[in-house]
Amino acid sequence: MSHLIEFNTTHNHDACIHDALENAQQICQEKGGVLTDIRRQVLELIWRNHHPVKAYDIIEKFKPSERTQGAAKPTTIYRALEFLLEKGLIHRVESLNAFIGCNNPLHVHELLLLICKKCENVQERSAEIVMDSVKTELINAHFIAHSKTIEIHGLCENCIQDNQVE
Amino acid sequence: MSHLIEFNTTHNHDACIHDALENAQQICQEKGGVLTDIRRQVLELIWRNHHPVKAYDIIEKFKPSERTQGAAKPTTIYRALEFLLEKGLIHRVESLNAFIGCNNPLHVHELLLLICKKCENVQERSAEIVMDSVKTELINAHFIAHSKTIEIHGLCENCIQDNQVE
DNA sequence: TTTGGATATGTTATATTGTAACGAATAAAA
DNA sequence: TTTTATTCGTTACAATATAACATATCCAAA
Repeated sequence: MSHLIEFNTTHNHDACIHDALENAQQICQEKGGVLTDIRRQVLELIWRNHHPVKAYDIIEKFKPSERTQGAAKPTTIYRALEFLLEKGLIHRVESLNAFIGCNNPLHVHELLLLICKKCENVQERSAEIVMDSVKTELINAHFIAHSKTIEIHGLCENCIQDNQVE
Repeated sequence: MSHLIEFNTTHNHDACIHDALENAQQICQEKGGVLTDIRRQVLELIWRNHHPVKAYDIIEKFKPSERTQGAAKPTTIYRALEFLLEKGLIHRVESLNAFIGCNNPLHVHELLLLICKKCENVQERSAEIVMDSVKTELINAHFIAHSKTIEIHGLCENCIQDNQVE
């Protein structure tokens, strides 16, 4: 169960968000970026749950501060997203044009995203077995990878059970 | 080398397109669709090379016929794309919002796309090793997959060599 | 202390990608 | 021939993302 995020009653999401923001601070110091108000707010909005969040949802929900009176404009949010992506604090879900928080930004990792069609939760798994086999395949193909996207859509454990009950 | 598409001088792309369109006819009959003029033209445009093709590039290049005077409109093209995707004749490249021809539409397959950043060619590989390990991972995760996206960006064999020469 | 460079943000406009909704044409089936 | 399903045309718009340029802020070097 080490990799498995529990989305049911056992998951304390307040702690989860809290950890994510703590980590973010630390990582920005390490990697040399500044976690500004805007960037932190965007990160918080993404971490509200484990669903993929669309850029324009963030734009809508973004709370204007003293400085930024009125709603945030796309450029502002996309810039923050770009920063967070660079620092590894969030992932882009290519197949949904959306973003999710990264569970493990301290470790460089290539990951596998399990995206539940029903509850919309996304599980992030480091999946060494898969990555090893990808490496083998890339060697066979004489291909040098710069980035990898592995996204699986389907039903998560909880929603499979729910389906059977219905 | 069975899976490897040769993009250099040995690749006869005319034959490649020809095969793809022949297959398309056959598959439409088998699967019960009709390969109309529009759909075939879209498929041809996608097969002009092994690069991912954007929907709006197709829209621009689309040749108006007697019936369709004037350029094709987005709806027309997206409908054709939807059809071709359903029949497995093309793939959507999620990380590029683009489309490529499927090399092997007769076999149901989950695949791995190797996308070269330099020459833009996309290699499609069935990669059973990878798919097996994904299956294992999904069992561990108690996750039922409906669709899988594996896209790798990097440098293909030819372009690696070119880089070294420069 | 000031100046100069790097970084971050504001602002306006626009580019790109993708759908909804509804009606007409066509073709296959009853 | 009438019905039915599929395909296509048309208009309008929604959703996603970037370009270009102006300001502001901060920190360090002169």
